[in-house]
Amino acid sequence: MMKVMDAQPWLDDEQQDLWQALLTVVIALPAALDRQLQREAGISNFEYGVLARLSMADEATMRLSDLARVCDSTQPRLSKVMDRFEARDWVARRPDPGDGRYTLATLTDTGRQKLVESAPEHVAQVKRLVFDPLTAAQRRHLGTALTRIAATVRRELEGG
Amino acid sequence: MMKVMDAQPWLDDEQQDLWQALLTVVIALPAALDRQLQREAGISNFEYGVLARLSMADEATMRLSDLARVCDSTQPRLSKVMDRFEARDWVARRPDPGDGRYTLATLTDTGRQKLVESAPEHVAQVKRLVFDPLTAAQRRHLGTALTRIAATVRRELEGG
DNA sequence: TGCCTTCACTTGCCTAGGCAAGTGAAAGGT
DNA sequence: ACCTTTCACTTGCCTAGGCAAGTGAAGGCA
Repeated sequence: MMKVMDAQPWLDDEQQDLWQALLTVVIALPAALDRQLQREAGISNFEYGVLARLSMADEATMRLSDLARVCDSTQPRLSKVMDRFEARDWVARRPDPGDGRYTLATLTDTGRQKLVESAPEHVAQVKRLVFDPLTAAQRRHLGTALTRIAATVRRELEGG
Repeated sequence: MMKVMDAQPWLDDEQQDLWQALLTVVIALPAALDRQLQREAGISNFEYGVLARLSMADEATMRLSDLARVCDSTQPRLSKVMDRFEARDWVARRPDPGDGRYTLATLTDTGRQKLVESAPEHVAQVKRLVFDPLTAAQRRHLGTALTRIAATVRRELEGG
């Protein structure tokens, strides 16, 4: 199958299949989600996630560094997303009164409205692409495995 | 008039957890792989995949359109990757003698050498982040679920 | 044969995002 | 009190990649 890998077989065939499927999912799934959201709502999958996370927070407000962490974002990336959001009046930024180094971001009513109106199509897409193809047992197993991998990857990015 | 939430119910708690884990994996895993490969080999995870796929092909040669499909790439994206690879003499492009519309890409010896020398670290990283956290049974289940999702996403991107 | 359509691929234009350097606020040491 | 260090965040510079338009080859049909 894979010539280089045959010469130095670090991954067996079963691992190869899993790896290929995972590669397709990490490359093609965001692309599919981005396309749908861009077309319907003019935002990316990542931006949707930021809006969703903020909307879940108490008072719809979070420190940027916390938001970056839960969104698996670097700080510069989130900073620029916030620039765009602020320009559209979807979020407001203000210094944390308790510690001037932090910045608090709050979802505005306009921002929440944007999220609510783009949610149905997006959630439907997620269900169609991720949940519908699986049985209930497969979903459970998938959740277990992905949670473990996610934790490992998070440690990697924070530590490295 | 039906309410939005009735038409498109939100995800339940179990689905939320799965979805969050998948989001983290889809966003953070490529980032972690890119960082390692960029640092060690000066290429991206996607570029590594292209080299690997080409190396597996018969005569290390493929039509660009076929290569794009198996790499889950758009044609412009692959076209630009090939520009970079050709500039470094990792691949050679030539028109398909059987049909002048196609372009054949062949991995050069230099290109294969680049792949072989960057493979060990990369594979080790993949094992560490994806395989090591899982039991054998979990790997099997993960492979099954991801394969189903991957097929669905592929259909989505080709059809839509 | 000539023309129109349909491919496969490339190019141009624009935005997103990574990294490294810069700014400004707090904490620690003396 | 001062200076240094360590934060949280932003800015600048550069490259990757998406989309839409452009190029050139092959097939279809008169």
